[in-house]
Amino acid sequence: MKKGITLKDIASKLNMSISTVSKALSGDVSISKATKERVQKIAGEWNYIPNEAARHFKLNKTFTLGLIIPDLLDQFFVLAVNGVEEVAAFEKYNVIVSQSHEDIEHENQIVDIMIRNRVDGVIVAITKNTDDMSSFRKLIDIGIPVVFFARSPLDPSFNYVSANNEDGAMKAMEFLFKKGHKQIAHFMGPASMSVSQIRYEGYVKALEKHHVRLNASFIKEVDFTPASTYKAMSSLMKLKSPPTAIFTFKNYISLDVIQYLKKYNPAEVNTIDVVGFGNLPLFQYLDHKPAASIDENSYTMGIEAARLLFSSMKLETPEQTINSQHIKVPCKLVIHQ
Amino acid sequence: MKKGITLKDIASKLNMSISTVSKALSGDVSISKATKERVQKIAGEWNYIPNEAARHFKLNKTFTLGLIIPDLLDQFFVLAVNGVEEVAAFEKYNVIVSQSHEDIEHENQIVDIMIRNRVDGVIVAITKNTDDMSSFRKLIDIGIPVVFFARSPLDPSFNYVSANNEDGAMKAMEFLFKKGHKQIAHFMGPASMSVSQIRYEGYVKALEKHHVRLNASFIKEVDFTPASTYKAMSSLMKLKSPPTAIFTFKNYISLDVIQYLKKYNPAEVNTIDVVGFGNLPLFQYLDHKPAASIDENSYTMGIEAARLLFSSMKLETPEQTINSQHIKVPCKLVIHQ
DNA sequence: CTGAAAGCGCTTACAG
DNA sequence: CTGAAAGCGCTTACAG
Repeated sequence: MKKGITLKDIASKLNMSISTVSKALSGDVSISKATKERVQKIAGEWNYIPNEAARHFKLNKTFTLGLIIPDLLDQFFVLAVNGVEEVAAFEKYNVIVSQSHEDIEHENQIVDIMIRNRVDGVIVAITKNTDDMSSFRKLIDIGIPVVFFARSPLDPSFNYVSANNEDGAMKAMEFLFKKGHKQIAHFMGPASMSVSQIRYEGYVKALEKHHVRLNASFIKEVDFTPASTYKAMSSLMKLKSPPTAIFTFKNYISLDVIQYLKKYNPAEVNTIDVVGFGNLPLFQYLDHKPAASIDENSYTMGIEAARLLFSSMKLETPEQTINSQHIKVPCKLVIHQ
Repeated sequence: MKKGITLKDIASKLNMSISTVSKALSGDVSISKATKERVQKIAGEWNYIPNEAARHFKLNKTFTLGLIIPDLLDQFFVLAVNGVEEVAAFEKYNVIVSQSHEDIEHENQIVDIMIRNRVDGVIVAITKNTDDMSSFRKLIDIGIPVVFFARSPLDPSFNYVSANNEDGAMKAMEFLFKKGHKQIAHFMGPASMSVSQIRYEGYVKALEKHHVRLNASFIKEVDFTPASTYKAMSSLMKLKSPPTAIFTFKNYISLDVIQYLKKYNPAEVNTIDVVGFGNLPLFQYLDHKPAASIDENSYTMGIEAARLLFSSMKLETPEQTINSQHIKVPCKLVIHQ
């Protein structure tokens, strides 16, 4: 980096003090119109670019949000990133996005880097294995507000924005019941994630509502890898009376279910209905789609998460943050074909 | 932000100077082992976290790269982001990723923000419409090195990393010729992009090599929207003798071509072979895939771009950067099914 | 091996 | 309406 033009350079050129130049450029009311114009003219001609690094240091504020997500290859998270960036841009904030790649250690490292860089706030979708919340607790202790989204932590003392998962699960089930299904399996996400539990509860509630007995062999926990889904499918299809429909934790699992059927039970691929969370753009290209998706509105979740973060950043005293906020974004049933 | 522990706090606790504490923590050889241990002990107990914002300011270096890409929803770019992050992490650098959303004005804004924040270097895949390079020229003038990737600028005085596009195009064509096609159409990208031209040249060269006359009505310029691809398809299929294969600028176009055929020419969907750039992960779920993909190794491109950037950042004098470097990453043909 | 001092570029409370 | 001064937390050349 070459040395750029500084306030001092402009000040000495115009025989003014640095303070006056600073105030003139920031539009301070105390500065005369004439002075402001002289300063702005030179600043423009000399192509003055303020050194934000110096401001950050002086103001003890970086105007930067940290955003931690598991994986950018999952478009669900990219939509949320877009929501966060939208709000941040409006507030003249920068966003640094980091991927944890579902790795706890890496997640901790990222938090550490964000503290060192003194971000003003953090938004995070935790990894599927995160159970120790101490690194996030540390952020809050230091005075950096944190908002969780999509994957809410078990501890309710944190702020979070999530989909209305129970309602979404019930919508999915309602859709399947309406299509006449009674034998509905559920592929739940890792039990370590609270979202998995909540979606499972929605499944159970829907069964109860329709007076269908819960069948334990219809419930499978998967870890998002095709292998685990294939294994679950294989044990399901071996049952005397296999399910006629499957409600999945998310539609990437649905895709693997459909792949499995295409390979091993091609006769069933058009009879077994699959519904899961996540309305992915790529569905438009598929011949065999999930029957429906529960759209979580991840863009909206990003927006809400950022708003919640800004509102807690604007609170003066940390005491006010004691009342944690939980925002639920409604889900929408999207029927395909 | 609460005030954190500073070097001064540690220094006064231990009755040392701030300089000694600073040097102890950075492992300076001049500091005695005993002192280092005492300092590290307190730093650990008090949970000292260095203020990077202060270092950035002091050192006039932010240890941060700016990465500008058109769109994170395109997984091609996400893979490149991962490559850049890999190298950056190794060099202990942060990366701030910003999306231009293919919008020139937004791209200029991002460059401006990156200058203000004094990033140490910038990697960019320009929008499909970028023709005015002055904002990037400005970066370089200020002393911030820039590396372009994927979409290389026309002006050869810039550093860039691109796929070996001509070779990739020829590989695609070679594959189609081997399958017996002679009537091969080309859907080229926006003429404003140099990559479009180069891939087109590969197409022409391959035709020449196989002594096939270029048929002007087989060449269509599209803008990546389904509408423009549909329009091109419709005029193609009206020809007396339509093509038996299509080489596309990229495989998102191929997907739209296949969608078009499924809708309007279902008989041809299995006879017309489509090949394009970009090996997308989602292909595994498709029943009707492109016949093959040209894999651009975008992850590798990200790696190479970051390496090139670091090497120019390490050059002392800007004069040394006058010799711009162009790196070509080989493409690979991937046959589907 | 340790420390005093300067300084990075900015903002702001205060004095005039 | 303008300016002098302090200070944000760190690093580093220099002196001892």
